[in-house]
Amino acid sequence: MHYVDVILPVPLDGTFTYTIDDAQALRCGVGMRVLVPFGASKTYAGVVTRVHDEAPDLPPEKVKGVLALMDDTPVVLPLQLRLWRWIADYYMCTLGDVYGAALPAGLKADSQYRPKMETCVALAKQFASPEGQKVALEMLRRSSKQLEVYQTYLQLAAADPSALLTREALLNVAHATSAIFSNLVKRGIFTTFEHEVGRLNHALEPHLERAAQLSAAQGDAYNQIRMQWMQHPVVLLHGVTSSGKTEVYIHLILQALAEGKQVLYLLPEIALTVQITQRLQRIFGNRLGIYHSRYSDAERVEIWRKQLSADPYDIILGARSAVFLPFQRLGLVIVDEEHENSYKQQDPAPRYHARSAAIVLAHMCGAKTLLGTATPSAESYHNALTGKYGMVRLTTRFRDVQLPEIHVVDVKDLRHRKMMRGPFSPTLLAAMRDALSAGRQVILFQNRRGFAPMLECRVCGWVPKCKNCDVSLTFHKRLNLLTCHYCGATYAVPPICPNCENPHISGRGYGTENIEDQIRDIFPEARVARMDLDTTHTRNAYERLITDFSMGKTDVLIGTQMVSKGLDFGRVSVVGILDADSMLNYPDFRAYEHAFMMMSQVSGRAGRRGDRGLVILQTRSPQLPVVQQVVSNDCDTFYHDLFVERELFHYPPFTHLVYVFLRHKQEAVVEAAALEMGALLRRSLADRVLGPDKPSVARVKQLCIRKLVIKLGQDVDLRQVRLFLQQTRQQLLSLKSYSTVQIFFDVDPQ
DNA sequence: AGCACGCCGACT
DNA sequence: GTCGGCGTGCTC
Repeated sequence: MHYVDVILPVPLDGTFTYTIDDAQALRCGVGMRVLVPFGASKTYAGVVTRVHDEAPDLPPEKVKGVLALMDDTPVVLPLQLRLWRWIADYYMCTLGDVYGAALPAGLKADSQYRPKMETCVALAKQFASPEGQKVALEMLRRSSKQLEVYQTYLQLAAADPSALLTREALLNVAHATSAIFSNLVKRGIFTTFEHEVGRLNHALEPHLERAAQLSAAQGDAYNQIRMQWMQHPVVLLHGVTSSGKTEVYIHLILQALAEGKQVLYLLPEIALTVQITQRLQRIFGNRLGIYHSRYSDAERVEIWRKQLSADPYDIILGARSAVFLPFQRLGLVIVDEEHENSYKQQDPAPRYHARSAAIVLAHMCGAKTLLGTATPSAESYHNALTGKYGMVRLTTRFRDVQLPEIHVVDVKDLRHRKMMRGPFSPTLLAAMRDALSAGRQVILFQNRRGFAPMLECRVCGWVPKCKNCDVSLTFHKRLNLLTCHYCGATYAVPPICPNCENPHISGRGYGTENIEDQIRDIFPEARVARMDLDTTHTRNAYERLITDFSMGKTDVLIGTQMVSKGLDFGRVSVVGILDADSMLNYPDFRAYEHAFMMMSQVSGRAGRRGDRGLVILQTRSPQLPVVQQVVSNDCDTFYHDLFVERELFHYPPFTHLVYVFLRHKQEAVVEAAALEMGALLRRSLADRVLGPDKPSVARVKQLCIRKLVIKLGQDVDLRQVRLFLQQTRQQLLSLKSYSTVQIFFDVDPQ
């Protein structure tokens, strides 16, 4: 008897074994998909990890059979399966979770992939001859619209007899509707047939544009990177904002291509704009494939299949999930904006970090990795300082644009002296006025969307809260709704306080909506746009906001952290950071790191050739060293201070963190389970276990949450700890009272 | 995670 | 007498 072990897209440990008949076993191989029954009524596409003759340790009647073989060549390559296993093991999730994230939905479904079809037009045989055409003309004598379509068809067919003519194209040229066309089909003059077309863009020729020459500084960086790669498989490129890192990447890509290698170029989802994709497309043409969530699933399936084919893209530009694409001869991995925490997948498992996964992938392929950023993550910077990674610095801005001047404004003092105009200091308003009258642009950064982060009854202090989550609701003025930013629930705005029946409910704090309104008031002539999650919901809205701003159709761009993400704008002379404290006071050990990065990144948007940009940084704590380090762009001191503190308090990069989350509907159950989990963990890990604690948002989507923190230093074997954690989880779940508690791990949390 | 089985409350 | 609530257990 033959068997296959398969991975199924379910959050269950291990693989499942099915029987397979002799003929199928002969054709079946690792990485192919098989259709299998699962449970009472489900069928899934399972990925084969092994074909063998060993009966599983189960009563034989429990072993079901494979329903069908879905592929005749592997869809997942052996190397990728190795990466899947690494992720499942390191991030403590199931292989099924990884499978779920790795394959585009079109390859996971039990339905077969459907190619994209076009309806094409042909003349019916009997009307193809000259006599037939006369008959057709006679038939259409009284139907002018149909005659027009018919004659257009003849013209187009005569112009290019070998080309297929689609119905859509014909109707477009003839300015006709499909009703007219269907009459022609009904009368037997035209016939239609379906033609398969690819979804990929083949239109661009390669090498449409030559790569720009590198500047002296860029050329040095390029050479240094290649030198460092001889000793270190991973090199960190620490280049100030606007130093032209992309240009260096382009030359490294060209080099890799010349060596016949493939390249993976990762960017955070949000930074994958038309700006960068078009720039690379102009140089690499149809050798470049783009892979991210704004592409339809069918497109992603086609890219996946193309990468398996004999003619794959040489370069993949993609977001996080592009690390899962099949590569046949990967030689270079670039992780741009490597500090971005969106590389770490947060909620559904697998909670993996794409930077780490990319490094592991590169290692498996014998490829080199380049991490690029203006503000390195603590982890990468530490790895570079300790010699684990190579490091190359690029300290001059491209075309000698100066770094901006950063002016710190003490909001506390100004508020005291009643000089603040809402969230704006006089300094900021004056700088904006100057910039706008000089025809320059302004970016305002406020890391809260909506109008007001919370509403409050001015009489009794009542605050509207979400009924599913333990958070106050954000007021959205445009929608006139209160929304929960955790579960998405919306509520009507109460006309009176439900607690004291007073009508005096007002907003506290400023969101981007509110900032937008006030700026429109203060600068009525300025063209203002807002960029946050609410204004970028559709596929095009985000691109349009960026294009309008970069083309100068907008004067003031107000936004959340989105405005800091690697965008190049030429005419920005003022950047306002409205409320640095919201970042500095964030309840997380990474608050300063994030604040430093975010402020440095957004500041980097200011300035252009021959014109030094100005950043107005508003804060209540101007004396904080972090603020001073942002001002002087003093990375080294910032990281030095950060590392002293992190080492002292046993935080990354000096220890590994694992968070253990427990979730349950009932507070009492999750509380007891968390205490029990803590006790079990401490048996082996002792004081490396902290908590359990209530996280700052202790209930989300009706589930109460508890969190344990585990700090693992150099003295422990991480493999063993992971095993122990999994066992402890199983142990707790096997207790009847805790069997419905959700327990999961977040390894290297962001 | 789904999904079925199974054992107790409010309806025709 | 049934419909349906979600607790419990299983999935090759």
